[in-house]
Amino acid sequence: MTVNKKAPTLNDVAELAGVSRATASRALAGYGRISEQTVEVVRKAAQNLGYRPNEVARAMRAGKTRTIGLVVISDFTNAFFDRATKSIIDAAKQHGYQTVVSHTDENIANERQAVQTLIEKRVDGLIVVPASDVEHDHLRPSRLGSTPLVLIDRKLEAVDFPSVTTGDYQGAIEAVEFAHQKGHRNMAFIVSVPGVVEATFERPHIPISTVVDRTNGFAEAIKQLKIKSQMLFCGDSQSKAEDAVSELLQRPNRPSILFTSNNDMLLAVLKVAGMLKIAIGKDLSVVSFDDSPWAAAMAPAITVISRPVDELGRLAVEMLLSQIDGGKKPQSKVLPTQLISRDSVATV
Amino acid sequence: MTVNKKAPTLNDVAELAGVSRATASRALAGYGRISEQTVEVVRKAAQNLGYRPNEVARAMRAGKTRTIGLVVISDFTNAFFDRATKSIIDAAKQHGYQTVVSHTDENIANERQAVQTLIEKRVDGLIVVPASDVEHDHLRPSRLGSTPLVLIDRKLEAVDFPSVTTGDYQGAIEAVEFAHQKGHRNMAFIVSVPGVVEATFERPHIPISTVVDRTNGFAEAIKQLKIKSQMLFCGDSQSKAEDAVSELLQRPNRPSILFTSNNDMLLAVLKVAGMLKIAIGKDLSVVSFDDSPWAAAMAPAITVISRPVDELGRLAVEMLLSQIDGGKKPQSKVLPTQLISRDSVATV
DNA sequence: GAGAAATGCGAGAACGTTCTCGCACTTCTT
DNA sequence: AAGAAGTGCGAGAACGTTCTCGCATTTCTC
Repeated sequence: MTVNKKAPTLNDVAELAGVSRATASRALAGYGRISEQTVEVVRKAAQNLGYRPNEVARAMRAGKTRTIGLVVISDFTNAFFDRATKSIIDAAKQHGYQTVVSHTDENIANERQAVQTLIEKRVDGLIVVPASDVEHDHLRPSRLGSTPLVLIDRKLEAVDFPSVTTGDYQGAIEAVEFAHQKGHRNMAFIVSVPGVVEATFERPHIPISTVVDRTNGFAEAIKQLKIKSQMLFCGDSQSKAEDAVSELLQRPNRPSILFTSNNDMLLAVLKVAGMLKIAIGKDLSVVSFDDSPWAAAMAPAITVISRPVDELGRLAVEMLLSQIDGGKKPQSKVLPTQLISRDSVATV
Repeated sequence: MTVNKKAPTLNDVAELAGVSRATASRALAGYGRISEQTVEVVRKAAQNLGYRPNEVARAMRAGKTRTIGLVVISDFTNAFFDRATKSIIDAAKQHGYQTVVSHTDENIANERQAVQTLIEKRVDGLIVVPASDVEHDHLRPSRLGSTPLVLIDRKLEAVDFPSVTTGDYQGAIEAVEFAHQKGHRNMAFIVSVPGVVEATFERPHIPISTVVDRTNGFAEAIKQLKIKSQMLFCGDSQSKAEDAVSELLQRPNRPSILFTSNNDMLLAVLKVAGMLKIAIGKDLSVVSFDDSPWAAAMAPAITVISRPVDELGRLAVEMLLSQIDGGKKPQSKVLPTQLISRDSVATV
């Protein structure tokens, strides 16, 4: 058995079936006027040749690639975006769309290039997790042409795109109130902020709306409850974050509970607590944004502010497809977070 | 500012620049004989129109899409494949290729359909994590045409594709020997096998070469050392796995150490141990296949058999591209595992 | 039984590139 | 000064589809 170097085309099928290209196309795609017999003959011919339609040619002719582009960050520790990626790919497939994925690593230059490449590839739409709310010239309509775009996880005030986000402001408030009810009166929020180099208690510019919401919610709840609190802003270096947390935990009047803005920071806290022999759920309480299977299975299991990641991905795809098909711009959507109480918060 | 409904084409650029399409193409792509002046004029015209080359048309003409397809499983708990996915996407991008991702969820019908769709999309090559070593008719050369394919993580004996895998047989042996040196004489291996429904000590058919290697390595090492051991085969249900592990751990003569074949099983063990108040690293030792950030950060940190996932992905891309460009079939490669000793193995 | 309507199909254009020719014009060679 | 060599560019084909016409031929209608 020899492997054909050239894939058979519709012309080959038509020739073998003894009909024209147009007829072969009609027979296989099942449109227009055509007799049952011819359909059968053509189908057989296609079968014999092992014909597979060429989607590239089809896309060119139709002006639609049935492909969407996803521009996202992928963080080894934080499963949130991998999970979102999966739900987007699967939801898109459900609707007959394939997904091309590009990673930015929170880097605006990568994001710019990814968007550019995907537009050249003529994807029918884009789903983007924007790396920064200050640089987004590559997301101007003139750059995108008519390619619709949906933002997820983070919104951008300056540009008018539909987005799917989560209610992190409210989520942070609920978490603080929950801790307050448990008797905690000295809290700290360990916040991960891309771009920050040295960990600091001074609030830096935060380029991500999600993190802004979380810190604002935290601050607001603290203000209402009139209790002691701190915010520690950590950067991209995990080890520096650990050092800063370690220093914080060794202070005389250390917080009784730590909130962490993502799973990276949670792991930093767990690691440091382990080294300092501080027992989580007893000597120190922890609540983290974003759930994960290991947070649930650990002993003690970690209390989390869970976000509906599957629904977020699914909704983003639906909003994008509605723009692709209908052309109308859908409403942005905010999904509620959910506090899942487990064993990492002690009653004091 | 109005948004152009139609993206400008090379023809529009040529017209504005007052040259022919051919000349415009030469100017922008930078090939053939062309004057500096013309290049400048054309470039300006393209700039003014906001021209973006149409990759679909280019792909059609060239017969190359500069796109590869990835058919993979994505498991929420087990970060291994998400990590591999990231390294593949990034390595492909490095070489100027985009990646279309499709998830199979270990389901052979999904795999079949994904391969089919990707071939119709005319990807230049495929990287596949095969769901089963018994069903792979969709991977016959006649189905694939001339599309090269590289297998990762799992090899398939019956078909002749280059693969990148890890030395899990040896990895399992090393882990058992390590445990033996630590004094363990009663071991069990908790193995996850897709398709199994009820957890069982009877060895089922295992459709995944990786898992076969691990169990064979475990069995071989046990045989050499002449010690007591069991293998517990769990299926897709996490809760049934937990029940079975729970039952095993409550037996009178329970194992002093548990090996787990992936992170799902590790979490099952951790959860059950937590419920039974069995202290990991003291009352019970654990070693798992595949490293993860949380396994390293937990207290106690988990000893793992780590596999070089980034290198695996990178190599797979390189092997695929060498086939796409050169046409020659590369040698399969087996990457070594590495035992990372942490705190979850007690000395007895 | 003759015009009208319906049916089945082929010819050819179109999508936006790239690339091969070949033509006209310039510059070199002796 | 006349042929050779070189330069810049345009015409047109090709990639593999889909889709619009229009032309025969058949079937319907009264």
